Amino acid sequence: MKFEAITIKDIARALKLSVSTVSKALRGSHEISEETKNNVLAYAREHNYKPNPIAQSLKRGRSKSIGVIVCNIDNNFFSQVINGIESVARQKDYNVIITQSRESYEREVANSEHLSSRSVDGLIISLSAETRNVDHLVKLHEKGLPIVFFDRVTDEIPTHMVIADNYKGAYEATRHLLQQGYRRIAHITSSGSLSITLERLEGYKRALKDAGIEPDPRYIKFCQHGGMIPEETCQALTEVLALPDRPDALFTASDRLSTTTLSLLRKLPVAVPQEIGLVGFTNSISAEIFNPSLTSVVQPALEMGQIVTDMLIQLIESKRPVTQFQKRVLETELKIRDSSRREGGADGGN
Amino acid sequence: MKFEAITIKDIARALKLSVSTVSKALRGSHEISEETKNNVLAYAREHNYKPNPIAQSLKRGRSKSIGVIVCNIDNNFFSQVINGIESVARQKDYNVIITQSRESYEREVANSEHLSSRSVDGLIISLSAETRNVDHLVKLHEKGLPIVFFDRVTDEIPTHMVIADNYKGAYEATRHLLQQGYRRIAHITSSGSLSITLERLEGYKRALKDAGIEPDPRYIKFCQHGGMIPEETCQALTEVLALPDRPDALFTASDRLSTTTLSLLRKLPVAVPQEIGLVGFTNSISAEIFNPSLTSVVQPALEMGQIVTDMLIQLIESKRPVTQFQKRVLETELKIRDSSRREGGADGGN
DNA sequence: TTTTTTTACGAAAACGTTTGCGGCAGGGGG
DNA sequence: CCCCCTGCCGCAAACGTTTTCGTAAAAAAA
Repeated sequence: MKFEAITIKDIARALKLSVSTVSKALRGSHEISEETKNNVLAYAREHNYKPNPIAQSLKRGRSKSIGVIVCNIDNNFFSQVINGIESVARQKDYNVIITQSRESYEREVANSEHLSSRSVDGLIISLSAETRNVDHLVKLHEKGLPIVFFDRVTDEIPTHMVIADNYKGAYEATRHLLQQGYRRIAHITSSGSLSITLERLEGYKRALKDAGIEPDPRYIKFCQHGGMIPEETCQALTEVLALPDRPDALFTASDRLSTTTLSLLRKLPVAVPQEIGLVGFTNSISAEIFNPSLTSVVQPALEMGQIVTDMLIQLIESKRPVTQFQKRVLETELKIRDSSRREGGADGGN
Repeated sequence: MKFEAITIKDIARALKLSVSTVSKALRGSHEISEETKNNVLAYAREHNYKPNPIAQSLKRGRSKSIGVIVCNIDNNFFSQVINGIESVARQKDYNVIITQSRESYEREVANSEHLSSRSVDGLIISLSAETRNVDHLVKLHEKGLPIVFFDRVTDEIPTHMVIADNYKGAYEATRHLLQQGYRRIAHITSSGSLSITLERLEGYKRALKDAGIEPDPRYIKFCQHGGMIPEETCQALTEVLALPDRPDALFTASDRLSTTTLSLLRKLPVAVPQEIGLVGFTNSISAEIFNPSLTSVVQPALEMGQIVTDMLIQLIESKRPVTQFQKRVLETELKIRDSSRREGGADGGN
């Protein structure tokens, strides 16, 4: 099967012009007479001429496409970010190629190399939970491939990045739990090698200290695979619940971790928020119909995608090497719902 | 900023060979001596040569990429399908370009044209709720672009397609509600122009008839925008609840419709499943932590994506025109949870 | 009129590949 | 000794564009 399209050559032949003339006419060059231009344009429109983007890419050395690597697409946070990326990219006529690392370092490396060899003009990436080493990205970056980061970032590559104010978000989440009267607040989080993990951990610790509570390392559980493996989350939860001083609240640091934890708590069963209060990081639009509805730190995911894409395109289209890099920090929002309402009971129904 | 890669020319120059020799050596041609081949391969590996896919595309007339149009990426059903698409595509070395119609006919048309002009080798599409006319796709298909459908399909284009057994899924869902003792079962569904809507509607009606109940058109509400506009769902729900014979159960026909409905019912509030039973179509992995946990028809989304991609690639790579088309129908699974358990009360906690 | 400038277009190279074909060796058969 | 075949390689065209440069003819200036 072949998909045949009309080319500049066809137009040239039909109008008895040269290819170069047609090309120039199509691009509105001043060195072509109005009459010829009109003829060409009319013929092109009539026959629905579309320039072959592959030929253009080859010629220009740019593909007008950008690669995206996220850990998972079926996660509201990332799909919302992608919505943002797509909207800006489309508007500036870039294609978006999406790949998933699934929190695997190996897949992240493979994807980044594959994308660069597919000649994307730039890369938007949020690191995988397994990633401890960004040499694969450094190498591409040094070869001249523009790269920008969002959410899970690294300082090892000098470039633009966008993150949420994870420190503040975590601080507010923890403080909220404290204000509700919870005291033994455990923290279930992602891999310790992730920037977001450290920032959220700091916010959590600071809030505890500000309330006169010394953070207890036994209350802090890392999940190396960021929740991709349910068993891991299950084990972390089991361990923390088995502690002599069983926590009376949990602060979970990522989307999947939060939903998995809630699910596990229900199965045990542990009453939320009575026995244990819960606050998560999540952008799930369904958080309010969870049982109980989930108090959560929500990130401006769409905006994050838009900003990071703007940054990348700026890098791509910049004439001269960019040396000033910005790190945008976006505000989060704490949505207070039932899972952390101690005196609550406002839970509708049954 | 430029991203410079090594080319065949560079290898040729370094090894004092011609480009054609290098090219043939790289592809293992028999007309090149073993020695030369080894030299070239060694040099290529050493300098990390990667063929420029854009040049290859131009030469071969194929881009090794496939376009996908879904209504929404932040919807577990579609993101799971995309997971399936991506896994097969990657394995066969195709790129995937994802676009969203957001249930808009206009965006669907624009996206399909944009993708074809970006010279994808084929198209995977699930129609938007607004789409009543598929001329834009017929046109592309007639020009030779391979197209396959999943989920929301059309008979107007002779090609492969994959769907779930919507009729049976809806039948079982409705029968389940009947078995639970519900009698006045309303149906909130998508646009009537969608294949899935009609099939699910038929299953719903048949189940009612088999139970000796005549379907009541007032109990059937269509949402033209497929739930993209919350107000629309809200109005449908309000109308159906205001009926003199208020329904005692709801069967919602799509992912977003189901979550929105559950959310609205909780706000009113209406007790689920006591006052009103609810069964939805959804692939949300969080359905079991909804309040109440949501009984749902779940589709084999991942498998659907894999199969449809296999079909497309088969079409793309087929030497001779394909004339035999298949329509795969996949089984759904009814996950029974609390939202439809009449004598239930097994709802954890509070 | 001659010279210069302007206008309008064409020729050709280039982007990185692939591929049909032609050619030059050397070896074997006649 | 000649011819042909085979093995190995290079030339050149092609994919569809863009862009530089050259060059006619027409218009303006001399």
